[in-house]
Amino acid sequence: MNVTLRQLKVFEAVARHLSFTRAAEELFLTQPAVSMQVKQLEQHIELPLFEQVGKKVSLTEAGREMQFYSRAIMQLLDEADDVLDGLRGGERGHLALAVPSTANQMTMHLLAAFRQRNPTFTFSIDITNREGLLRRLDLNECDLVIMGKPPEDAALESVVFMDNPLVVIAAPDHPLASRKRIDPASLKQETFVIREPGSGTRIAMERFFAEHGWRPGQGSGMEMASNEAIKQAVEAGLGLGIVSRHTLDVELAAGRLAVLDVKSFPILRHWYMVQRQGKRLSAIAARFRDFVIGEAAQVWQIPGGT
Amino acid sequence: MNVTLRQLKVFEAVARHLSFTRAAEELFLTQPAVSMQVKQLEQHIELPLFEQVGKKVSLTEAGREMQFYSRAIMQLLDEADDVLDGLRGGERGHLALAVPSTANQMTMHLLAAFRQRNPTFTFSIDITNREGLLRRLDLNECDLVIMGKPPEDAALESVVFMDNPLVVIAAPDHPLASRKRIDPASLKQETFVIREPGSGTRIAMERFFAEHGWRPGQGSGMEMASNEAIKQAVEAGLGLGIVSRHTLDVELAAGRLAVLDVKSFPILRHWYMVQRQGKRLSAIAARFRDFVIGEAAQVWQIPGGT
DNA sequence: TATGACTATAAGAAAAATCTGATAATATTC
DNA sequence: GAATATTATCAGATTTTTCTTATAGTCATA
Repeated sequence: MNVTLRQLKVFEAVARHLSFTRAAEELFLTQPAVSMQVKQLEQHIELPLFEQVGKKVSLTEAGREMQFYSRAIMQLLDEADDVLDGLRGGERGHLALAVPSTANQMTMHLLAAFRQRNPTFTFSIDITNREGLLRRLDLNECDLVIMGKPPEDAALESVVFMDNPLVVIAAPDHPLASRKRIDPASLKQETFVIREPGSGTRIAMERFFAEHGWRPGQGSGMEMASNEAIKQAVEAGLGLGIVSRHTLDVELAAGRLAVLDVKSFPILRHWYMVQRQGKRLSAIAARFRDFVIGEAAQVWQIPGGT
Repeated sequence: MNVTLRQLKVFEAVARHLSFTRAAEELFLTQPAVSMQVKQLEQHIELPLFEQVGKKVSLTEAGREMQFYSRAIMQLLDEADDVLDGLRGGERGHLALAVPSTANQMTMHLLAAFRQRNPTFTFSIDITNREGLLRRLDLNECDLVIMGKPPEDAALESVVFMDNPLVVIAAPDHPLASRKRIDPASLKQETFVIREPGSGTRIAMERFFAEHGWRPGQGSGMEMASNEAIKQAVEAGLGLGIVSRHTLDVELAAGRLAVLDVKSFPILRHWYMVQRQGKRLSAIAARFRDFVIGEAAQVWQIPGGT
């Protein structure tokens, strides 16, 4: 079938008016132009579409079928246009995010706030660790990623949008919990529950302790693949932990964990909004990015602060 | 939207292959011609359709939407073509059937008889299990489906056109083969070779035995994905089987299988002619449907009967 | 870094689609 | 039968579409 959309459009007008002349008027064409389009359509499908009874035009069986399909197709085109309109303007569309579990809670708040202004967009969130995030970016499997400072060598664009303080936590009944201004050196004796290699928190922690000349957790064997697991281990008294202050709201309020007052803590890190270099963001993704960069601080008050 | 069908067609090929070069090969075009069509489409809708990540091409969100609509439109055009085919030649046209393997033989006989009256039509048959049939219907990938009772909740139109008796089979030298009026309860001891979950025969069998308060084959571990496999397993003496009587002609004639005379067997099920609700059948499909509903019983004498 | 695989772009030729104006044909209506 | 309204047909001009060839750019990898 080598029909043209033009042919269908003109045919549909004729079928609706049951008049070539009316159709021509509607389409701002001369009548022969309309006749021609219909004739071509008839030649393509090898069937007559109209019958003439005296002065009146009526549809043949084939014409009625064709009318049905013409309308269905034009309806689809209209619908497509609507959907694309939405995508263009950024009211609609899908946002594919990837975030580390540590940033989960914050991200949810950001999304909730963003949703109030853009109620119709949809999103998917991939929660994984730092390694996973970098792979997603590399494979172009998501629009935007929230993470700690991205590696310099990767082809990425990134912007800081919020502080991310790391603190030392302990069970509330831990001897150090009541001490003030603890010297970092005195943590050397303590056991640490740590994140798996590849996690951003783990990397930051190692860097910090390397600066103080020792390696915590080495040999403790207590590696956990999630932030929640760390907190539960610490709560159970298995040792100390280092986590983002952002993830502690509930536990602190419930008195199930304590933040230690260690000197030169919190380690101040930052959250970055990251995308592939040269990535063409969809309208909705660009909007979310700008929203977060511009207004994240208002939306999500860093709980507790320093 | 001033898109062209040509643009949609070319775009769809690229989206399918995720490669401009492959699409060009498929369409017997040079690669620049393909690039150009896609570019024009992108200009019309004012949105990028593809993204390039290194050497690889992937769809943007807009691309995915467009793919959906392109396919929908082309499907409509194909359907229109089918319908018009019917009006044109009367007997020309293509019939796309899907049947379960169990109904294969019967279907072939029906098609052969139908062909005598409509010698010029062409057909394709997809043989799959019940699940597959329902998916075909859902995706509108075929005109008509022959199957057991379709689920009530699906948007389908169906008509019974023939009985489908299920019988218990055994190897001819099986102790039960010579017994008369076997009590169903005594089958409890027997091992059954059964169809995979998702098969209509399996479902019917489970329902029947559930009514008798037990579950055959549980633990036998002998699940087969085809009717032929069942028959061969039974013939080899691996156990009893339950199959449609329609599929047993050859084996019974050759004395390689025996139908057991179990009380309240055969389980009487039915074959249905099924189509999507609201599906516009091509002339040839409508004719085949009416032919089967009206005259199937004469054409295909249920072999053996009860 | 050279090569191969892939896509983008540009220029020009060929094909087709589209439209108009003039005119013919047909059927109603007065 | 004349006037009117409507569609069909034709020739020719214009525009648009479509495609190819040639060439350049980009990335991955050997």
